[in-house]
Amino acid sequence: MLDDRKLDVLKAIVTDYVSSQEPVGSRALVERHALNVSPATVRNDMAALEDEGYITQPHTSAGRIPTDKGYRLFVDRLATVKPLSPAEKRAIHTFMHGALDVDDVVTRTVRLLAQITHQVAIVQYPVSVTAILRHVELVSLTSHRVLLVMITSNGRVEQRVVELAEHQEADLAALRATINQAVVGVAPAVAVERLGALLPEFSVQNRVQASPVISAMLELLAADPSHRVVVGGVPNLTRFSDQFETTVKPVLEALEEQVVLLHLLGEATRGSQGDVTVRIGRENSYERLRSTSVVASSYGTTDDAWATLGIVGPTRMDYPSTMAAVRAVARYVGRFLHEG
Amino acid sequence: MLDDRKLDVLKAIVTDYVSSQEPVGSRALVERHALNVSPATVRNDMAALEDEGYITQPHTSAGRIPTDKGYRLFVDRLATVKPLSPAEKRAIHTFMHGALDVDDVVTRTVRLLAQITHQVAIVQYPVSVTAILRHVELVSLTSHRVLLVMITSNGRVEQRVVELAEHQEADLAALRATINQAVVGVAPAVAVERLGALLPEFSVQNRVQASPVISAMLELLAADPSHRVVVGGVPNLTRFSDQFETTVKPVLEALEEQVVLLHLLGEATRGSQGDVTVRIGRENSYERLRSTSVVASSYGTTDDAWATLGIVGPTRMDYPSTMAAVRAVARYVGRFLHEG
DNA sequence: CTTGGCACTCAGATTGCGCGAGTGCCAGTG
DNA sequence: CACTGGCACTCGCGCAATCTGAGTGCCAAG
Repeated sequence: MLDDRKLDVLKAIVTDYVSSQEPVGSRALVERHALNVSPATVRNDMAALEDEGYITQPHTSAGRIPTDKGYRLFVDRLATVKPLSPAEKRAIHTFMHGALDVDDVVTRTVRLLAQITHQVAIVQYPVSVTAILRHVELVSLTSHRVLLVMITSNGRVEQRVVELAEHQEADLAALRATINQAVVGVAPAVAVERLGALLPEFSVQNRVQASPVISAMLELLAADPSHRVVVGGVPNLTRFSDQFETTVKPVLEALEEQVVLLHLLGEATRGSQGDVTVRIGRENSYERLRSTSVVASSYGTTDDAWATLGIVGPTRMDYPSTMAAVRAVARYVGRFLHEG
Repeated sequence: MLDDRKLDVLKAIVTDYVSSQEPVGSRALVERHALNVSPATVRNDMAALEDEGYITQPHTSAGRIPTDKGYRLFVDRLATVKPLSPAEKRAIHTFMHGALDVDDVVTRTVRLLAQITHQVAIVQYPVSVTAILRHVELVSLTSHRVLLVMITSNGRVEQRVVELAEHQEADLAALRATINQAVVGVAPAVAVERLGALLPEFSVQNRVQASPVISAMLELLAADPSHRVVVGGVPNLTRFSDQFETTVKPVLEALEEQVVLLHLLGEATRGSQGDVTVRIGRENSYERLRSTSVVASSYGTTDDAWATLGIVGPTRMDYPSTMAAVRAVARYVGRFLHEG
């Protein structure tokens, strides 16, 4: 049904449309690409492509633009990987050089992604599969309040204020020692069990204080830090000030909702270990983003830190470059987290 | 020069223009406001107001719109406080109810502000003037890395990874004890001095490990946490999709730069203890935001937690409502932080 | 000082028109 | 049978001309 030339034509249409932002006609196509056929022939191919739903006409006397289905075919079978420019490679190194803790890495990554893709970047906090608890600290704030701090081996620090009955410094010290003895050196999942087993061991008197602290710890352990995302490069949206209603507005709304972002990233990378995934237009389940695309990738390794990152932009985007950039950043950050 | 009626006219112009978004003419003015004079009279007043620079004509045959100077006069002398609606008061309570730590308060505040002003909200992290150091923790990550955690009495936790020469757990314990003995219970400013005096006391051998830790602490203490800001309500910008170049784009760009935001807030609240401040158009030093206004207020008390919050929007905004909302939120959050 | 009247201005909407990019179809050709 | 040149047709877009009316400034009268 679709011979090689028709595919070439589709590829040419996508390429030209993405760079010019305007419907592309048969003559322009043969002029700018070495198709070695006449415009008339291209027109026949276009008619076929349109019948199959890969391209469409905005109005009768205009050129063609790709449909979501057209982009999909392009991404799946026609796009060739475009290597990163030296400048982009340099950017990756300069941006990430000297990053210390996880917060820093995430912040830098989101800026980096935004800069080289010229899109809105989203990075999910990595969750460390191999992390173990290093230390639990209890600090008295007032006579009725204690600050609970949990430190894990990958450099994450989680905190929570706990309301408590009147307590003495000595009580805290004992509680701290007991808890640390139980959970330091074990994985979060194991810590949950240990803590559950711990409570009955306290005397009734001490249990009044231990109980709220332990439930707070359980909550912190359950509250997966990878549920947090960071966003950057929002001003890149201004490049699409035409398409305000279809791109700028919906994306701004989506960015405000962490849940939506997590859903988008998760949906995009589901099932595709490690490689770049693209969701085009209506393929995104989030209604408002049906005229935008998400390019995402997981990063890190399954037995180490693992999370996803990606970008959001109009369906009309330069997929080869964007995919290459997302892949490169994901790999680099993955390695960086693993080694550093 | 400006009699009462001229001021009434200016007030009417500002009010109508803000609500209609269109230049307002003399006839519309007398119809919608009880000025008790004819359009011709109003025209004379308008001519005077224009001579003085309070209003201007976009083009010859159009109505008048206020200038920055006109808004300034309106805000200073003409605006009457518009009390919050019951719904808004309810919103304040529901949003803030149940907030626990500082992070949570800031996050909720920014959402709240965005919701009731319908503008982009900015909240600076509060810095506690009376805060004292509660605890310093050192946690071994690898043989060459240590996680430094500083906990202050107001519930803030600051962390930093420190690169270190090879170390033993015992070394760390000693170092931890020494540092805690020196700084726990004192204010950050005092801690800086104590730490400076501490270094010479270490043996040459121990100094290799103490030195990087102490400099990291000094950096953390110097890095004022109030330098962090949180932003929300960005989608509210979509209401101004006309004015894309003058409002949406510059604001998005400013939001990406924490430094700019801090500067804006600081500039706006400088010298005006506790009350709402308005900076209109060109009064803002940041070049790109010369056609937007900032409504800001400090919150908290000088001897307690203290910081600023505010909103950014087009100069053409409903100042009475916005100012009332910013003031109410600032006061509520201030009290909330104080009481706990 | 206020007001009604009046001439004047000019931005924005409306209309009409020609251009040209682009198409679909068809008959001719290798 | 695939490709091509030719041709008639469509129709969005840009441009100029026109019209409308909101709004103004000024003036003379109350």
